[in-house]
Amino acid sequence: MKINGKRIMASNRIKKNNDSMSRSAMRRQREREYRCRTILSAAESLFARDGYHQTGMEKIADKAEMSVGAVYFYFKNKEDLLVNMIEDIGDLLRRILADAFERYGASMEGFKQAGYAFFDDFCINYPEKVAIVFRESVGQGPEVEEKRKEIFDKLNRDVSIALHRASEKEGVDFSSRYAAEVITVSILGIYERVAYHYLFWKRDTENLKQIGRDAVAFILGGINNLFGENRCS
Amino acid sequence: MKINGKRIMASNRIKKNNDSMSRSAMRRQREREYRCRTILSAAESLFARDGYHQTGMEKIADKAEMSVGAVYFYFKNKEDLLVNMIEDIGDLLRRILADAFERYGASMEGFKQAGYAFFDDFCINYPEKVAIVFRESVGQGPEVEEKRKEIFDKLNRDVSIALHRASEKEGVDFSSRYAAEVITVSILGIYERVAYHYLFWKRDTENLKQIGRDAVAFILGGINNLFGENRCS
Amino acid sequence: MKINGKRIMASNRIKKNNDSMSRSAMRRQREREYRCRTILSAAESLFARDGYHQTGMEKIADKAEMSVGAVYFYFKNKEDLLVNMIEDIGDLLRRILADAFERYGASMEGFKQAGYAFFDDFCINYPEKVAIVFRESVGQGPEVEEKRKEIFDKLNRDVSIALHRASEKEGVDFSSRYAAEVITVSILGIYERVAYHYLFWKRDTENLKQIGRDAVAFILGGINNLFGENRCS
Amino acid sequence: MKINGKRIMASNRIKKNNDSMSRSAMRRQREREYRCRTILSAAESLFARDGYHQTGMEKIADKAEMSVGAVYFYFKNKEDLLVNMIEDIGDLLRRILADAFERYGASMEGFKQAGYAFFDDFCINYPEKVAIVFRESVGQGPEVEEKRKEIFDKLNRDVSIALHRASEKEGVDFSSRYAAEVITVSILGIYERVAYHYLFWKRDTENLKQIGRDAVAFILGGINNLFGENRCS
DNA sequence: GATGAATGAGCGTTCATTCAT
DNA sequence: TATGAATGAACGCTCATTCAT
Repeated sequence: MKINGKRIMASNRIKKNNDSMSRSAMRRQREREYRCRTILSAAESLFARDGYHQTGMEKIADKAEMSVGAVYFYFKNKEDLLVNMIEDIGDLLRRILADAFERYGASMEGFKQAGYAFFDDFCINYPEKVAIVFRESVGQGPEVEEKRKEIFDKLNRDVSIALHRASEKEGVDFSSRYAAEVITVSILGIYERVAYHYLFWKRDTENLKQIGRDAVAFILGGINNLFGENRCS
Repeated sequence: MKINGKRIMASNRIKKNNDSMSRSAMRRQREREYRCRTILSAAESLFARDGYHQTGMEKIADKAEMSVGAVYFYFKNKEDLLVNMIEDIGDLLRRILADAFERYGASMEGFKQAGYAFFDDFCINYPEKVAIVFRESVGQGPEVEEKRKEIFDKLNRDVSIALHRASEKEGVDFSSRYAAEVITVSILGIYERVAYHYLFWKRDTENLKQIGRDAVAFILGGINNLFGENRCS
Repeated sequence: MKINGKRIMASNRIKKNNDSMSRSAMRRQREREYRCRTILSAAESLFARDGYHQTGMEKIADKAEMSVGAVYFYFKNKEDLLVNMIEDIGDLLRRILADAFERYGASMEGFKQAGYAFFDDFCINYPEKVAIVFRESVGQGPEVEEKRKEIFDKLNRDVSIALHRASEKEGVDFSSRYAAEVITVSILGIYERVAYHYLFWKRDTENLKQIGRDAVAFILGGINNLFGENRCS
Repeated sequence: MKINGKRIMASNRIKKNNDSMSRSAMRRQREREYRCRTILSAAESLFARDGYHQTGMEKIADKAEMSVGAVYFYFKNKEDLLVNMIEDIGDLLRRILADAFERYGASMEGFKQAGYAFFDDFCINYPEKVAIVFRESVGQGPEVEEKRKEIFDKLNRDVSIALHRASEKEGVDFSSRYAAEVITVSILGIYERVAYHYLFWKRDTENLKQIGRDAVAFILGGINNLFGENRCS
């Protein structure tokens, strides 16, 4: 996202200290953020519905009730829209997972709850965001792929840390050199594909809650198995 | 794929009975198949390297050492290229998995071996095909998505059947109404994301074998867990 | 200019040997050249009339009775159109000047005749080409400037050689280290500005012949003066 | 240039009589002029470096440390910027030439000195201004072309008058009906192209002084020749 | 069957200009 | 006066697809 010709990160949109700027500057700041969000929101729903390539910049501007130029004032190009979008979605998802995890004392139970939160909170409330991160942003040029990798890396790290914190309480650690990372990647893989499968292919939102329970049970089993292997050796 | 103006399925390319056609008809048939494969192969490596949208039909024709018109003679449009491609890849993958499974008497061991085969045979030997099914064909319009769904459905069914055959020998079945399908989807999700992560993001082909072992161990653990839940109830 | 995706020089358009290609290949070749010329001709008159920046590619395609895509098939972009145009014009001008010069035995008289030819043949018959080289191609990005420099360098070299050949007959040479080049550059500067002034600003085509005579007289005087300085030392 | 919504000529910027305005009005007047000059100066260096079309209004405002709106307050549009710029440059050049000419008693020697001044003072000290008048303002729409014509007309007139005044002392005049104007145009053509050639193409600033001497020698020779023709007839 | 030149709708992007604050 | 966010028409260019030869 560009502000005054310079690109700033999505997180920078939140003003640092509000006492260092005048009343009008603050209002302008607020309006800028509002318009950014409006554009991203318009783009998000269009990308999710019609696909990234099928959505023209004019359509986005129309939906956001702005001119094309305005969109380009806030984002340097179409790809930038997608990059910012998945960055925001990544942050949201991490927050949802972290909240659920912490709420249960960073335990194995918290880990389970985070899994439930993915399906119950994230997927059910934001199916469009699911479409963006898991469908529309796939295979879209280096910039987007780079950001995707970044997001997934962060998620992996989060999961990994959570797993360690939770497992420490159980007094176990991981056997294989790769086990921890593989678990982490596998878990996200399960979340991704299960969400994709039931949201986009079966369009079965009703049972997603139960499906999520099963998926999480599967995951916990897998983890235990690797723990078990460790314990036996 | 079109032959004589009519679209035929990839599997139809193989002639039914060779005694019903003349010597020259057979030669023509052989040449047709050869050109088809040449085109798909050219497109596959270009899609994998440069991306589906970054690859023009002219580039494909160039690489296949044909004219653009020739490509359109064999495939009705660019999307059709992708559809046929992922169909072939789907078939190949199913064959690889089935072979490994059957070789060990359709048992839980066979199930494990099929997992190993995914990483050792499929991913390592055909990284470009991995790029096509798991990256380039994602989010590309209804026709492709339809075919993707079809492929994944078949794979899910294969895995499901295998799982049942293998588990029958162990004398267990699945508790939850969704458990079986969720396992199936989860397994493929793990395969997909683990392959993607280590092939495209970490570019760690060397340790893929060990990674595959871990992933499969994780999967078996997950399965056992759901079995266990079942047994307990 | 591009043929078969590869850029070829304008001079390459002329087929090297006509016995190495089939009847139909020759016809295609002829048609290609014809379309190239049609496009350049359309673009030339539009650039000359409306200006390079005021002329869109669609207008050019319209005037050439082709689609925009066709124009882009023959020329890689708008700038390429201008580059090829001024290259052709440069060649034409050199031919006109050389013909006039040689016709009079490469003497001082031939030199004078070349000057007359610039005004009588080039300016009067091709005022649009004058507009292109001396007006529309000025200040238009590095590629065009590069080609302009190339053309003027060639013209300078031609004039220089002509001057030497003619002056050898008179038994003189140039005094200052820079004199020869300065003369050369000055002569072209005179031709350029005089043509520009009377063609575009005074729109006085009628008296251009007499004007040319005066300009050439001025040039010859300048040359003699530098010669004279030489002789005196 | 606009002041209070009305466009005034660059020369009008200089206040007529300072006793007719208050202290604060004078300060405002001074600031206005300062900002005008700042903008023109910023635009000049950007046009010269990046080209007229490659330079956006925002860049100019940035360089002048103002807002885009401020630029539009002082100049009615981008073209107006260029028009004022070349007008100022034209005035400067005329002043430089006139000063040199007068300093030597409006003689043939003064004429020569004016030529030297063009290269030594104008070209060497203001290469950016050379780029503007001789490169960036060429072929840029009717308003600019009109002003260019106006400037060159004035210069031609100056040269013409100077030539007459100088030649009267030598007791000669011009033969052909067009001779005087042709000489005038030719001289400026030589100055223009020689400056362009060595400043932008050969980037040879070091020898520009000597080059100027040669160019002027060439010019004087040309003049003498036309004089001579006159004398003989 | 094979060719490759031709099509043209559609796209992403720019940028001079305006105007509410 | 000064600001800078907003406008939107216009542009250059791409590329999947067609079709005469």
